[in-house]
Amino acid sequence: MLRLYNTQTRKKEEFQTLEEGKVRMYVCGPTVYDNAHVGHAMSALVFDIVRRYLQYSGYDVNFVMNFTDVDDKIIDRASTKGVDPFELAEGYIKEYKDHLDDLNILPATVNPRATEPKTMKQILAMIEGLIEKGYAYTVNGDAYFRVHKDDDYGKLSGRKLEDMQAGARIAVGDIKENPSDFAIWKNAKEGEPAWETPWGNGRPGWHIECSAMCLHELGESIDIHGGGNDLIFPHHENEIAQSESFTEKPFVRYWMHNGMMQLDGEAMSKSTGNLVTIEDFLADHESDVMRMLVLNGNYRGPLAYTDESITSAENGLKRLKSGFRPATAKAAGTDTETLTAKTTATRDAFTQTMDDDINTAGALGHIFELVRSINSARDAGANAEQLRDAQETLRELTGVLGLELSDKEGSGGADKFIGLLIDVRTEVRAQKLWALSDQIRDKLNELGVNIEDGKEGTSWRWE
RNA sequence: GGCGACGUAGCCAAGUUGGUAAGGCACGGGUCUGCAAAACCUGCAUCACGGGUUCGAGUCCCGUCGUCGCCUCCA
Repeated sequence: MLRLYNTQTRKKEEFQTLEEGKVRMYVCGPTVYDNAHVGHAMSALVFDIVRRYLQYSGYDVNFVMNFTDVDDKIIDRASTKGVDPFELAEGYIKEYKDHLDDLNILPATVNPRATEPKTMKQILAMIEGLIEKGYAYTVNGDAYFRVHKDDDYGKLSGRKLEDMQAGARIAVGDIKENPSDFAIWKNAKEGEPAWETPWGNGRPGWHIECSAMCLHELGESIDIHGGGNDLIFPHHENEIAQSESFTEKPFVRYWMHNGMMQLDGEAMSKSTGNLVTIEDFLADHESDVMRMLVLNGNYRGPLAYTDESITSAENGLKRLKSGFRPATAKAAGTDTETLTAKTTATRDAFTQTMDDDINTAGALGHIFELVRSINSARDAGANAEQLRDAQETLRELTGVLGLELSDKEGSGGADKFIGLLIDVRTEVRAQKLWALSDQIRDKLNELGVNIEDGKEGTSWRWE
């Protein structure tokens, strides 16, 4: 039985879907005004893992991740660069999707955008409905949500309206009825992207578009809504306020929030420039490394991005891959009762651990134990057939976590030539010309080829 | 100031309803090897601190110190 930590109740709760066997899941995607950084990757990976595990558990998952493709920052950035805001957004969306693909993140069922006609229509319908019910009002072409009208405002973040009043800013000449009220529609200035409405031409506020896309794609009530924990307030709080005031139905059953990735002890942030882009990361590391980093921690807690944690993740991956090495050439077979038992135990433990709020670090621990059992059995002489079930299980479980664990490959037809070098080196070793054979080994190693001299001859692989 | 999360070995980190601490990285010893690498075997913590509840607490309660996030755009 899967249990998930619900931000709203601050407790782990049994997971029950609205509709038998089906999960409606919405994750807040990025505002596309700049290159994405590894913090975005962390969030995307966390929810990809959740999604994969739900599917593994037998659920049919309708996974929606949006793109915010119109907002103040996009407009500012486009104006600074002298380009069209829509083209700017389009470019970053394409880049982001490529990154997700590179990171082996399953594509969303649908990626709605704020500016799509279907979304805009929904947004307008919501704003009109909210105005009609008295939850919103218009001023000078803007529309604001009347926070005081919503009795349970603050239930997600645990804030009280009175407490927030003290810190809320009241801009000079603020036209809002109350400082806490937030914009659901912004009047467009000259030359800015705008859509036509009865109260003025403009663009949607940040919060309303998510509510609208969620409603349009998944319905009035959904099972899981996810995002970074920096979105809890005000973004998700406001989404709840708008959605529930409009539909009068409970908006989300389980709120899931991932922790922030830390660089130099601080959260990465576009505004402070404290970040590493996904592009830079992938230029130096294979995508599994990023995923491993995430899997080794708790999705809700902060994740340190350091040279040491990256190295640790890389070495851990090598170890996982070692489990897939084939049986030795002259494997005579051995008693595999222990391995069989370990395989079954690992499968059970994996599910049980993941069921406890997607405990990936714990699940990884079980997988590593299976790896050791496989390697141990291989060393003891287990043949390919005897290793098969355990290795298939290893492949399956690491696959649920989204790890690819693929062998590295050399370029072109290099393998043949390396094979030739190995043969030559074998001759050299037979003649006990150690200095020369070591030189060949070292030089190949520098080229990324790892050589191992074993009992049954020399083997090699790309690393 | 308000709300929240957290503090387990050198580092990352797990720890369902309390019963004497998974796993990974790094490090030491050993097997194997011409040497090495890999793999395997093996060694390495009493859980921030101080109280309390209990037969018994990392695991519940109170306090202290510390770290981080949010309260303005942010995954």
